[in-house]
Amino acid sequence: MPEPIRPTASPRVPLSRDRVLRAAMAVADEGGIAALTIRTLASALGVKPMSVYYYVQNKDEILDGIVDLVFSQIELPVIGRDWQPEMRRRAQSARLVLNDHTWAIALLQSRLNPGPATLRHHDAFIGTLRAAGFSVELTAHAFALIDSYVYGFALSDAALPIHGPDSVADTAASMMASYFDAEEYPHLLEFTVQHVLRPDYEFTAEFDYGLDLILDGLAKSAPESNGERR
Amino acid sequence: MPEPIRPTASPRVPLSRDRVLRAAMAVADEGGIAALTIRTLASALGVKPMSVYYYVQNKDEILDGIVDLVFSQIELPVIGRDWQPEMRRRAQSARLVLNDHTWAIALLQSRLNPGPATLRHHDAFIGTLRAAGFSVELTAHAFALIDSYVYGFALSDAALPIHGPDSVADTAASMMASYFDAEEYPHLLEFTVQHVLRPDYEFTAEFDYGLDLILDGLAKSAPESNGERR
DNA sequence: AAGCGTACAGTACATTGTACGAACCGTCCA
DNA sequence: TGGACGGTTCGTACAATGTACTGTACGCTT
Repeated sequence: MPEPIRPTASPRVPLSRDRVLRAAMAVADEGGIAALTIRTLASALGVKPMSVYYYVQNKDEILDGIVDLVFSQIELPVIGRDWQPEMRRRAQSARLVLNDHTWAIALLQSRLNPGPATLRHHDAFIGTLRAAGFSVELTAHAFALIDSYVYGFALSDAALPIHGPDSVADTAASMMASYFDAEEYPHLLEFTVQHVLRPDYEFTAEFDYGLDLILDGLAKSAPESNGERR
Repeated sequence: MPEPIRPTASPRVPLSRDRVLRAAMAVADEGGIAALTIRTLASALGVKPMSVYYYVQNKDEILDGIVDLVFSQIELPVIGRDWQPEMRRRAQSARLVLNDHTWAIALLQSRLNPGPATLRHHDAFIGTLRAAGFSVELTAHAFALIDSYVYGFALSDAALPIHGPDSVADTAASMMASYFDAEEYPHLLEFTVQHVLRPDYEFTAEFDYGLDLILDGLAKSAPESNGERR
């Protein structure tokens, strides 16, 4: 008889919706969102494809689920504390998390069903500003502005062809070779040579500049920061 | 014999790479990026699936192509003019264009091969700031900041479940019904009721607030705006 | 022991991208 | 006139994917 092999004494932890989602996230982290198929997911879990459908209605639910998992990793701002450092901390955390799971950025757009972690996140964000005395209107402004910047930065960052250890210079040089031959893009060329090709260039360092500018700008419209309202 | 039907005397304009890309864009506009398959595209062009492969290598090349088509629709800033109005105009144009082709936002991330329109766009952007006396470093800051905001805003906007004529109130109400039962998200609830549910609420109106804040912030570090440097 | 619900697996099918080669069709030389 | 040729389009086929439908093993209650 074919004995049911127990590989290295694993206690055969049973499947669960949570395990399915975590495995899905791991697969996407490893090979990108395109690598996340029901079959790869099932094999990562050590089961057959159709078994995951016992815990999930369809693949869309998996995508919704892992987006919410990503949100759950973002540090929440603490309601009641000074809004500016809290906003900065959560923005930086969000950037780091989205950097670790770049596939999530594109999903943000298509997934319209926020999960509990996403709602908690938004609630803390809004709550922090309201507790700091922001009006509803100003809170709306800040929400749209900060979130757009954070998501957009993560999007731009992920879209840069300079990730992994392949030298930036290589990439840029090949770009130049293919596109800049006719010097049709003089300013882009100058910019690339004088800035992007610098050995210490790091796009992510740009993040803080914009974040500070935005928070400073909001501070001018914000109430006094020492907790007193009106 | 089966006569070859010529539908309404069309002069049988021949296929071309350009027609393929334009048709692909039209299909994506109509049914979303998921509706863009080789078969739907071919049928929109009135040919058989494999015929489009004479003009493109593979589907990825189509995706790269339509992203570049989108960029070609964005109004370019004019190098030499006052940077601030030019930046504002191109940012607003970009927002409108991305709003008309929301599928392009997610593609921005995955498409790493910029086309000529994209490069022209970046060149004009950088050139406008450099001509206004911006240093390379400040140009880099402005580029990252403005582009992140524009893309991020388009992303956030597209992610809102309030598009089409379905009333905002309906959507928000159903959200509340499903999520806010236990009043687990009090601030989000208050925000939704007091702001999002307002009949005249328009998320897109938030765009100008953030854009102005960003441009104002940059202006403080920019050289004098009357074209004189140093 | 009988029955049953939970958790997984097997099989099958429609849809997708695309490789490969054949078929069409106008143009040019004989 | 005819035949060769090269550029364009099509037919067929296959592997990968999501998932519907059905089957089955195993623990628990009665």
